[in-house]
Amino acid sequence: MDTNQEKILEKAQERVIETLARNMDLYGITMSTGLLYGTLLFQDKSMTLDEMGEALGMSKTSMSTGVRTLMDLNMVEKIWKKGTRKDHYEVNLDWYQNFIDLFSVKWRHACEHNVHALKKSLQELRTLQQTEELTEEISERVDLSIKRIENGLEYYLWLSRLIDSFESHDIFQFVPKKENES
Amino acid sequence: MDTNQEKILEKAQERVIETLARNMDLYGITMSTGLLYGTLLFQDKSMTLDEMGEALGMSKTSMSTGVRTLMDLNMVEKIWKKGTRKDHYEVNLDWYQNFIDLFSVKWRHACEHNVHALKKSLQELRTLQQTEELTEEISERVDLSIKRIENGLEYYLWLSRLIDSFESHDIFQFVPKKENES
DNA sequence: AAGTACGTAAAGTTTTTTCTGAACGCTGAA
DNA sequence: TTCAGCGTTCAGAAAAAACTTTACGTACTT
Repeated sequence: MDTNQEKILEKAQERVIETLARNMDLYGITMSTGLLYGTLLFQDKSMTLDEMGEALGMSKTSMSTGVRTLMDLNMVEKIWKKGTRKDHYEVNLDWYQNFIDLFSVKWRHACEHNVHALKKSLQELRTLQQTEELTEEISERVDLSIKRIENGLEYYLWLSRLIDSFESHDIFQFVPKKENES
Repeated sequence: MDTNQEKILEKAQERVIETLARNMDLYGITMSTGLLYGTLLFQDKSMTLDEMGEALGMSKTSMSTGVRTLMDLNMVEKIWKKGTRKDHYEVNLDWYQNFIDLFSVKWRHACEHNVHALKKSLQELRTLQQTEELTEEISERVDLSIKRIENGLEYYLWLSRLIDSFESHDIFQFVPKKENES
């Protein structure tokens, strides 16, 4: 039964697609966009926006925004096809790199913002602590705040180094891509 | 000016609180819950739900759910105070551990789900491939799907090992907590 | 046992996000 | 130049999430 075989195949694909999509909120990706990614994943050809809309039963507009989200994370690439005016897209199959790009894009960004705010406030508080005569009560609160901020700063500097090790791929020295590899 | 000093202090705190909160969507944490975390961070005493609601100008119910979210991620702990019937909460100050717990709770969970789905579909497809007579067209699609799934599986097993290295704290051998530490 | 204080569940409201359909601008073809 | 096909912007509709109010169950107090 040809149809039966196809059903098995598609069911197997759909399970994967749906599961992956459901867990992609960790990447800040919405479920529908996750489904789009999954759909592209099992395509041996690149897809156009119309084909995606067809496959998911959604509007072309949604496909456009979804595909852009995925491109921002380097999970999908635009492909040049001569002879057609439509844009073609296909998945970037290097999941390791996807993971790394995610961290680069999102976590690095947050990390920098946080470090900046922490440093700025830390400096203000240190100045306050040194230049002004503080009541004991205020002084204690300032001290505590400084301690908390220094504590957080230390962590974010660590996180930054961790992200460095992802970006440089040094992490693979520590956690190799394949388990039993020399 | 006592009031002026307090203003400087509070502004410094608020900058940190707001920045941290804003970037906590990476942890799957809503901004208000992030603000709650930040508020607790600069408290040298534990807080009750009522105090939190007071501090943030929000309902006690919201504080209840917010604090639960933070507890699920081990970012906040419930403290026993004798003499009062109210629950008291305070932040867990070990940010490294917070980060690790986040990965344990969320990423590990997603990882396991995905591995499970990938393995199940992989097995189905391998069975299909071996036991049935397939048309060439179907056979190719099955082969491609298997390749994609194996590829993803390899990545998730790596991710799983990465998370292991967080949970076991081995990661700190590779990326030390403090930069210039022997 | 009755009353009070507390945390949380449930239902409803408001706000935010996601999705769609229409309209626009651009590019290549006739 | 005009027209058709494409991706995207924009405004509005639908769906989801966050927040609040009300109500409930439990545990301590009297």
